[in-house]
Amino acid sequence: MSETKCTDCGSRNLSVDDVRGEKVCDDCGLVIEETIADLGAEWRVYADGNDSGIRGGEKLTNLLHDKGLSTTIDWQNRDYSGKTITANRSQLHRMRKWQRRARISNSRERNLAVALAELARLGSQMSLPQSMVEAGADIYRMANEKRLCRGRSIDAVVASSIYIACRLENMPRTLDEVAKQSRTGRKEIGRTARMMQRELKLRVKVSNPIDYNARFCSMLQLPPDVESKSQEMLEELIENEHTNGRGPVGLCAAAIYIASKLMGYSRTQREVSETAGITEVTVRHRYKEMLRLLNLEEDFESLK
DNA sequence: AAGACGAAAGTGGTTGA
DNA sequence: TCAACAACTTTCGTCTT
Repeated sequence: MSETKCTDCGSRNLSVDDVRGEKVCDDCGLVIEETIADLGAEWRVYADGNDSGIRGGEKLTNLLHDKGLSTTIDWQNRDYSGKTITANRSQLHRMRKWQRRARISNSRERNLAVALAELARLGSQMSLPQSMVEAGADIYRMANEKRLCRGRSIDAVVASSIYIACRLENMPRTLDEVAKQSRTGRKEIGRTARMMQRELKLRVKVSNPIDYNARFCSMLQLPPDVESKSQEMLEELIENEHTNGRGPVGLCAAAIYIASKLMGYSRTQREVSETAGITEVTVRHRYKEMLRLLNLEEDFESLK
């Protein structure tokens, strides 16, 4: 496993790149070992500059309502070394009780605990990356701070947090996709999300149609050349500012519809509109318009 | 029969007076 | 705050392949 000589040129001048996790030969550049463990200290860098190399504890997470920082008192009456604690039982019982109360202390904390569970559920149902769920948790926390949950269902605020997080991270999901996994409806999520953006002063840009392209193409089982063709068309439209005021989902759907025909993997308006979560009528409007703007009418006609 | 088409009426959000 | 407006949806009858 751990070589001391380069297997190619035999040189003993090997060095380890901690960041990339590779052992590399200095003379010929051959990578001898990949994905080796980082043997350096586990640093947690503190804002006050205390990076003295203390081994870090558990990674901080936003997904537990106290960010995973609290301690629990175990039910077994033992101390850290396993010895039985001699203090009387009722005293321990009291300690546990207060510990619990301190942890989930007030209604807001309790609300957070429920919300984060729902957030995790939604995240996994939608198979979102962990980072996205964490981002959603951040947004939910901000909303909770500002008491925006008042008079709204937790589910709606959670779903909106996810929706906004996806947009901010440039991996937009449609309202329908979120609503499908949530217990609330599309309208409610849309309304709540808009309110949250306003109240939290989040600058959420109109999503870029291209961000939907890869996902829709794969949902429609279209090959890469259709995907790149569609992307190409979208880029040109954006370049010429023909996308202003148009729904990004509709634009993307239309581009895919055209690309699928041009490249010989024809999909129907129905199939495309369904995966994009819009109506056929909108696909029709957009794609007609798009053919005109890109001067593709003849190309498209000649397919028949 | 399936797919494409487009008219007409309705919805919800934005904008500007 | 309200009306005008643009995008989008729903519904439905018709045409094309």
